[in-house]
Amino acid sequence: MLTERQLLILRAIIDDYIQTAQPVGSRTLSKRDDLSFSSATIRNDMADLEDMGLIEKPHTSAGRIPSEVGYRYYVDHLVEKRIIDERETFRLEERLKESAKESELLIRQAADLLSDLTNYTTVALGPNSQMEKLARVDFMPIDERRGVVLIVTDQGHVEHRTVVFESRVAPDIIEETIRLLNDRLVGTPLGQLKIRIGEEVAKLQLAQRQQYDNMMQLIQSTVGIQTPSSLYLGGKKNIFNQPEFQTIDTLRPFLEWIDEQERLTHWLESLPNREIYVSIGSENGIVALQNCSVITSDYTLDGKTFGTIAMIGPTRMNYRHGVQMMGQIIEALRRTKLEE
Amino acid sequence: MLTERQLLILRAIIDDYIQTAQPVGSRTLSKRDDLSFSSATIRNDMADLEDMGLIEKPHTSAGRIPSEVGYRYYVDHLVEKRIIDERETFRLEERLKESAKESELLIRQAADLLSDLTNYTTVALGPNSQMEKLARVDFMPIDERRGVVLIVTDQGHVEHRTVVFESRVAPDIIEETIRLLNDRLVGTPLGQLKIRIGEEVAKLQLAQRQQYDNMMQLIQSTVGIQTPSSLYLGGKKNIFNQPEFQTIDTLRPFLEWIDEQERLTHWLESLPNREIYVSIGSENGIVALQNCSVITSDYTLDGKTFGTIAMIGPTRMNYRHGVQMMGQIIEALRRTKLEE
DNA sequence: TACTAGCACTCATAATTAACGAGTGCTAAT
DNA sequence: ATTAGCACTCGTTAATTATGAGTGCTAGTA
Repeated sequence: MLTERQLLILRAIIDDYIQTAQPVGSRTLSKRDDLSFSSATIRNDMADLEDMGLIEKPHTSAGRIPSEVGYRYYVDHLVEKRIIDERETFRLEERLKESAKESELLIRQAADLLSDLTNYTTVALGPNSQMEKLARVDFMPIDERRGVVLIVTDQGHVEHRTVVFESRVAPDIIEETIRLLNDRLVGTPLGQLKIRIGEEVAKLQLAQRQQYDNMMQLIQSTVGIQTPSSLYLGGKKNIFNQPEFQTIDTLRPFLEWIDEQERLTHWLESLPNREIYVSIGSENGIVALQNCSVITSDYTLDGKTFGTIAMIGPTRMNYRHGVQMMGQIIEALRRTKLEE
Repeated sequence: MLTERQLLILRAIIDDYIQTAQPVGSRTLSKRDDLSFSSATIRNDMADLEDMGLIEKPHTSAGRIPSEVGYRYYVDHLVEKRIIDERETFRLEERLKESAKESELLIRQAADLLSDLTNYTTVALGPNSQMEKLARVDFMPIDERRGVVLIVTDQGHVEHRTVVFESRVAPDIIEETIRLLNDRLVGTPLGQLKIRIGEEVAKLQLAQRQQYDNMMQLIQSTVGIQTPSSLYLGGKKNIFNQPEFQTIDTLRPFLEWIDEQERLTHWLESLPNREIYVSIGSENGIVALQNCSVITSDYTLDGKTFGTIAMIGPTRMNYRHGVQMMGQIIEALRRTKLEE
């Protein structure tokens, strides 16, 4: 159990260290207005805090820095989540509205806003389109041997793909195939189209059909349509300003990791569904991020669950500000409606 | 005028420096098999080369390093362009074929191959779709108030966009508008759609029409379709292995510059149209790339002019290998046909 | 004349040492 | 329970010294 004063000291150490990135000494602390004790008294308490594992010293004659356990305590006990500053939220809403025409834009804007607000790097992931259901398939001929397949999802997303046939295709064959696809696949989540069509085709014994090759080509093209995951990175260059990332050895793993879109997407998707979650230092289990903390949150848009947004900074990040800004932005997003 | 031996020495210095990134001394050179002169003799020639501005010394007691003028001489006189190794080119063709289904993929693959081959960073730009001409506009309804506009270009590119109308739209109004767009805009380069439609709409005096708002909405959506420039970056992390980019001060400008897609695209587009062009050090005029050299080339695909590809490395780059690999890849691309 | 051996000189780099000072832990006094 | 005082630690910085790779120049040789 921490005494009142120890709590004050812990808090002061972390606040100070967050700002300066330098170990904090007892004398520095005793000069603060909110700590009217002598440096010796503070030293005693610091020794206790160190015994409890909340702070540590880089070496004998340096001040103390918070340990991961210390940050954890700080975040759990001393950071208030969900304090909404109405004026600020309103301002964010206004900025978001400018981009409310397309969800892509909105995601970018949210990520950019959050990184501007905090000076950390942000990653935002849009809705997982693999879960959206097929609402409609259509086809539009370009010339005798080419055309465009279109798919529309229940969320109103559209994707297309050009198909090139081996030979000339009769319009009625195309029409029939499209009808078939609509009959059999509407309502199927995009992620399962390929599996689903296997079953259906097997049932139908299409092999006997005229123009089997062309039909199959059309079908394969349709189920092979890629829905790009809408991932957006904001404020990547902020990392260059962090004192703990001033050497190649620390910078390189971070940059290489963040540039790997695929992995980043999987990571975001694998995060537990929560409102605002803080992962401190090595807690995240990613080697490249062992000196980083991450604040993540799922967000909703116009009430509907939409995606995930994350903020990545050094372990010595400003948790209070970060958590608050994250709260603001997801609240602003919640209140924003897509224009459609 | 350079003597035979001075040429040999210049070449040896550059070859050596390219490999080691260390200033080259006279004794080191005299130990080479192809330079059977005493170090003193070499020193004399080095002094001459320095007077001519081809090499320089970082400080009195170091060896020599090539100057930008020296590299220029080397590239212009000692690097053979267009030496095609048929077997290697064939191998590249094979690898490219795997991705010949879509031009996007092909561009990625070409950039990746080139960066794997050279260990430098590559940037590839696809065709400038602003120059492609509109071949066709079409519309597909989703529900009463929404639908998808499609445009097809003369190169077979397809783009789409969702349109949301203010109110219910009669199918014949849509049909008419689409017909109008096709009549008036087919053949117009995508980059000029907006200007063009202004003129046409003015002529037509649509204002009197029923459902004017919805028609305009459809028209605006169509001409507002963005054609994403297909830019692809390969081997970005190669830069981390270059000894001249081991400090934040050199690394940061490079990474910040390369991450700015927009600027990168403009830069590539602004390059002079040539087959293989080498820009050495500060020649490129870009501050962030003042210590980089760039090998650029336009490339053709299946005979048609297609885009630009660039290779970026430190000024101390392996020009011979770089130029040769660039030659191979554009030759391989020239021989590749898109599957359509 | 063209080349080479030899030598004094230069200067970045690495290693060593010394001075500094921020910070600590402990003890004794209040 | 708190604080003043003091000896001690140890990372950082500056100053000093060696080291050696490389140079330019001169004088000698083929």
